[in-house]
Amino acid sequence: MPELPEVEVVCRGLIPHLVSRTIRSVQYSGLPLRHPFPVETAQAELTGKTVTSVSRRARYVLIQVESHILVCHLGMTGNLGIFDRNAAKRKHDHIFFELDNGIELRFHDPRRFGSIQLFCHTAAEQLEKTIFSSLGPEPFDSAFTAGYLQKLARGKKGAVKNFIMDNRVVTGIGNIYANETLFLAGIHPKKQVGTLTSPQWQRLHEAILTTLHWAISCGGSTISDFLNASGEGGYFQANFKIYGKEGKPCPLCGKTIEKMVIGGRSSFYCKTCQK
DNA sequence: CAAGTTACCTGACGGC
DNA sequence: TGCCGTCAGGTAACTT
Repeated sequence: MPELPEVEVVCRGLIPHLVSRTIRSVQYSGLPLRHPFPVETAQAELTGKTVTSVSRRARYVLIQVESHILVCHLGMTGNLGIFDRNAAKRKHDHIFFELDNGIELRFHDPRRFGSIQLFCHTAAEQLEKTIFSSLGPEPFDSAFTAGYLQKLARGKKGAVKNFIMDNRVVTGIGNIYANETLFLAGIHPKKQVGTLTSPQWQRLHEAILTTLHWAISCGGSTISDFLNASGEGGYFQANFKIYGKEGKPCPLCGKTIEKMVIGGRSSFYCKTCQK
């Protein structure tokens, strides 16, 4: 479900509900997630503690609770939502953080590809050395430039689409936004990444920033199940130009949009507008 | 080392 | 009505 815009939207939505609130209790369904959730440690370390900040790194939501930090990943279908503590528990609700004002942060994830891990904030470097160690720059970081991409791509033979979806190259671009940015930049998704020209890297870099900012401002994309922290969908999907549009006319030239599988993922493109 | 494939899981959907 | 195959926004451990 969540690429960078969706995670950013969730994160911004959580801030006013969580920051400065104290955790009263922690509960866990016990069903396995992508990584084990250390429920007993969480209960011992977080109960009675106050949330100090909520932020995002790559596709992780980081909830800092005094000396500890919850590292949340939404996987494909994960959701971090704010509920009244008396609201009925739903199937696939897995982790519950009861707060001091009667509301509850709930982690809901049907496919259980997501996870919540707990780190000691005083060992923040441990976080950098483990789960963040292989992450490339954030798209909005000044280190992320067209030149950076071109240099990193030199000599590589894979498809440009796989390259920009690689978290070691740049974080947060998944299948939807890879499709959309390549269309906006006029670049074929299967083009060998080492062969892009400087102008193409400039266009692609700009397309990535434009698309991600626009999607965030639309509250993300809701295809089937993405919801923000307040349970509302996004509407960037109304602005999709290429993703999921197989058989429809290209919005630029009118030719039929095609679909192919690249790296196991559905890829949509206009063979006239993307070279 | 780079690039391609598979597994992890549930649910929705189309075809029969 | 239900059974089956296919597909879905991500990631990492495999294999080639």
